Amino acid sequence: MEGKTVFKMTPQRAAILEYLDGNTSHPSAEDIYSAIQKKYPMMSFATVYNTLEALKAKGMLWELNIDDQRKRYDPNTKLHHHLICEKCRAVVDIFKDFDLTVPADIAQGFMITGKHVEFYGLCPDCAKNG
Amino acid sequence: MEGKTVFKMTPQRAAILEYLDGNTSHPSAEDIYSAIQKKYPMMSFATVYNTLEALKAKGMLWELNIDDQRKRYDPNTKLHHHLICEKCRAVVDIFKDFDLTVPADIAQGFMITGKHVEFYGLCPDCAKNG
DNA sequence: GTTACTGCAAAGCTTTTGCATCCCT
DNA sequence: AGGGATGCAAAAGCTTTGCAGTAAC
Repeated sequence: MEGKTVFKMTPQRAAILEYLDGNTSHPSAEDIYSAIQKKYPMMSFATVYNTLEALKAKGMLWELNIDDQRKRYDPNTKLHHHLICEKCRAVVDIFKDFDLTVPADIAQGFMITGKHVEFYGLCPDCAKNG
Repeated sequence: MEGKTVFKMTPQRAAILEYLDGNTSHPSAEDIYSAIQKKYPMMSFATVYNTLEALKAKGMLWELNIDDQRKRYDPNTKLHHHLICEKCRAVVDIFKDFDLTVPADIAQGFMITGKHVEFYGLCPDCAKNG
């Protein structure tokens, strides 16, 4: 009656899914749009955002707030963390389950559902060139 | 000769600093602007952003990417982490130094300069009411 | 006296939305 | 057939910028 809706597969969505599958570049909506537009010129931003929203709602996609400028998307929804280059904004996955707990006095009454570790630094290229 | 510029104190900046001092609400630029405008109607957004930028450059302020919608600012620049309510976006500080290291194979050549842990969940109020 | 800061308004970007049409299922 | 999805374009937010005037040092 409510909440659940069907996810209709369309050529546009298939293209987005194909682009995201196994993609570890943590693309922005713009990245996704322009990558797909090369192959499928008939593709609008509204569709990209619509699809990302639908995938997010189904838990098939993470929306990352690791970039100052724009949202980035991660098709890998297995628990993992990130290492971010502060210069070029490259993002590297870290698959390691850090054992972290919130101090009890702070956790009081808070229902904790997730965690995410961000490491910042300079990637090899940026460390070398700047 | 380059880079370093003076930080001129102005009434507007004093008001912003006063508002931020000891503030743990992790306000957005809008929050800061409207709070200060009550006392000092002559205050523009440009000045808020200008001042935040200057403080950030001096390392007196953190810009946080913990909110989907807008940047949040934290006047406490001692290493700490955050617990974020996914519903009302409240942010609680966690002063604990988690001992975290990036797996060696990933850290290769990366110059790591910082880390930040985010815990997600529902704050007591939101857990209760919805 | 310099140099930086201020306010205003316009512009820039990213993201969202309204709507008529289209097409999966 | 019907409920989603699409494309387009406009709008909405947040943040940045240009500029002339002003004030801190």
